[in-house]
Amino acid sequence: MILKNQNEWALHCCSVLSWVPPERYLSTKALAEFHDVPKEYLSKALQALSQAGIVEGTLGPSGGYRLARKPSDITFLDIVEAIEGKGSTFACTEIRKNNPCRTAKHCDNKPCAVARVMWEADAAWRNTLRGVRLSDLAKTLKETVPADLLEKTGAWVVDRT
Amino acid sequence: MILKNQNEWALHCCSVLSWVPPERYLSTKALAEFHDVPKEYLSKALQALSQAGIVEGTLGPSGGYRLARKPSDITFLDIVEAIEGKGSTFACTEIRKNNPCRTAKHCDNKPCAVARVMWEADAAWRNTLRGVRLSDLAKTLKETVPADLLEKTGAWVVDRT
DNA sequence: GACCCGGTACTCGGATATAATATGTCCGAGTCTGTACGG
DNA sequence: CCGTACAGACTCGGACATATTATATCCGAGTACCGGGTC
Repeated sequence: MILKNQNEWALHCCSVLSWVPPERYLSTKALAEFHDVPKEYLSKALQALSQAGIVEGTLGPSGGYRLARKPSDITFLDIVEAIEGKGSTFACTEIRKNNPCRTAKHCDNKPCAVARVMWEADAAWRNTLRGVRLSDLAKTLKETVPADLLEKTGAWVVDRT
Repeated sequence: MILKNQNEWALHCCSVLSWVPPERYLSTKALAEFHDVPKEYLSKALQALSQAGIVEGTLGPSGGYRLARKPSDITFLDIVEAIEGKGSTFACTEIRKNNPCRTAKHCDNKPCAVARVMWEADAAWRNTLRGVRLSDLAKTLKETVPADLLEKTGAWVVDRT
């Protein structure tokens, strides 16, 4: 079990999109070139983000995507759930019901104890992701990435909006 | 991204195996019958548990599996990692290196900021699983499952060891 | 000169192939247990 | 009665199908820009 790499792409793309000036757009083509990933497939990830209301796109020349909300209003969980879906990572198939010792009168008033633990772990994972916003990521990058690289990258992006 | 259902099977099987008296074994066939899952495929999950040192098996008649350690020494994480592997659920492919603005002199002294967040979430998930032991599960079951069903199930298991 | 209009180039979005993985099945080699046979 | 050889049952490991998912690609529909024509 491993997350799709579209998650990585989507997260990095959102990070890049936070450089886009207001009222402008950055095309899928530019994002694909920047990350060196197939443009057509990356498009699917961006579509998912668009449907989730995280980014918004427009058509025609000078079209593309931009963030639909402020970076401080977008969490990692928003992005990951747009790609992976909101469903739990653990699917309980209720195999406890197959216990041959059970009779009809044994009803399940409580969810399966095993599933409860797995769901709790899932919730912990999501809570961590919910606690990090895109604005936090930008701050971290500012602290760890060389200033000249950040500046050049920003210029590169603005140049293509 | 969703966990394999072998996780569910393995967890439930370990729970059942905690009923097995010392020095006895419960066969894959019995476990498969109990949960109504394909014996051959369940066998793969049990093999994984065996390789991880969580259960131990023996050959021949009256062979099968039993827990290799005390239920209080087996965590949910042990079982899940036996099935899913110990690797992180997030694979960083370092797409930041493809940034066309980068030059050779830009070295990465720190791991990718995006990956760090994802790994932190992964760690939170694992920590939750590490915090629940098989003995805790048994206790929960004793509180939520009707006493007569527990008793009958225990007898069913002992009957087949 | 200003406005309108249509063609063109570019975009997104969904539909369609291919690769990888999870799921499920099957079989042979090795090993232990219990039984039958022979001493 | 005791020891030994054999048959059966079970595990283990690998090889082999199938279903589902992830990855990658393609094509059509729609829209904004640009140039030319008109008032």
